[in-house]
Amino acid sequence: MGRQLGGTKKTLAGEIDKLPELPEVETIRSELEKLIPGKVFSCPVIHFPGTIENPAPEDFIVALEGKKVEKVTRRGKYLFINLDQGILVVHLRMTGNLIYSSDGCFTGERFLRLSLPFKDGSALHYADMRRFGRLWYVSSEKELEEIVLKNVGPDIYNELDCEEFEKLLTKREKRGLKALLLDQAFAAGMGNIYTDECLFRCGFNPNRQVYTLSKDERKNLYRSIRAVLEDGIAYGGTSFRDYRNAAGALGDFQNKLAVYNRAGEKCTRCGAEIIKTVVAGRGTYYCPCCQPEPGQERKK
DNA sequence: AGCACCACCTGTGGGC
DNA sequence: TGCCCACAGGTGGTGC
Repeated sequence: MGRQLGGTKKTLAGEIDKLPELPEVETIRSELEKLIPGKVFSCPVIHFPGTIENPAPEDFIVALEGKKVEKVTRRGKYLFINLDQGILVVHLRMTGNLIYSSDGCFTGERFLRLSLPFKDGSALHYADMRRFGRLWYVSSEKELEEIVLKNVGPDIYNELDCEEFEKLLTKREKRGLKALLLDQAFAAGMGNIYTDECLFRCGFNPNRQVYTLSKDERKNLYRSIRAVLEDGIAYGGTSFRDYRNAAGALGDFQNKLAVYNRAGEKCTRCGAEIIKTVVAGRGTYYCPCCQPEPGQERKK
């Protein structure tokens, strides 16, 4: 086969399923925002109790029933369905999938973990092959911070300007760039794929440490993060498909990837061979020429 | 403080 | 052909 598409595979009912990083979660958020505000939850059906992180599954059911959706928001990869009382939180982790169904039906039974029907007959279904994803119900903003977002920093796309970003960097001068960008406590939203793409765009080796970056390079890092996320949002999943009308245009950011999953292929900028290593415990792709090892920057 | 490593899961790809 | 195992990545926990 050709190169494995970045985190893309066919799953339920032949739909394309992308790994949910910030742009995918943002896409889901903006589509859900058009679909569910004003709807009232009826009784949830839990197919796999481990999916419910808080409160206990039986209390989750009681808490959600009768609550009305007001808006859909996000921080990093956490999706918030704000209710007239409390907040429903969703984290898709690796293989989670939220599926809206206007008639409430869902036929891909295999990985269905939770069904959230609305009183009007439509429903939101949560499917998750690997069961890593989690949902929470919290009764207040205070609980949200204490129970869910205790170790989650500001949203790297919506809640940080360049100045604030640089200020956060000064508190992490000793950290490696890739490990830092993946650290959701530093700033929330970057995943493995977008981190590699971002570091390629600014030409920084994943192992380079913050303190080696000049003022200009820090601004460049910020700009590259924004650019790669903007591109991801622009290309990633242009449609949150109604399960009964799975006809939306499909996002195509995989084909824009410059380094991720391209080990052995030629760098699009210089033609050198893309390398794969492990950094911060993750498969890491970079161009050894465009992103020279720390200390070798001048040998370009 | 910062990082390595593991666990949680399950489908897939490559090696033999 | 078919079995086996390493691997994939987000988060949280442990331990150095």
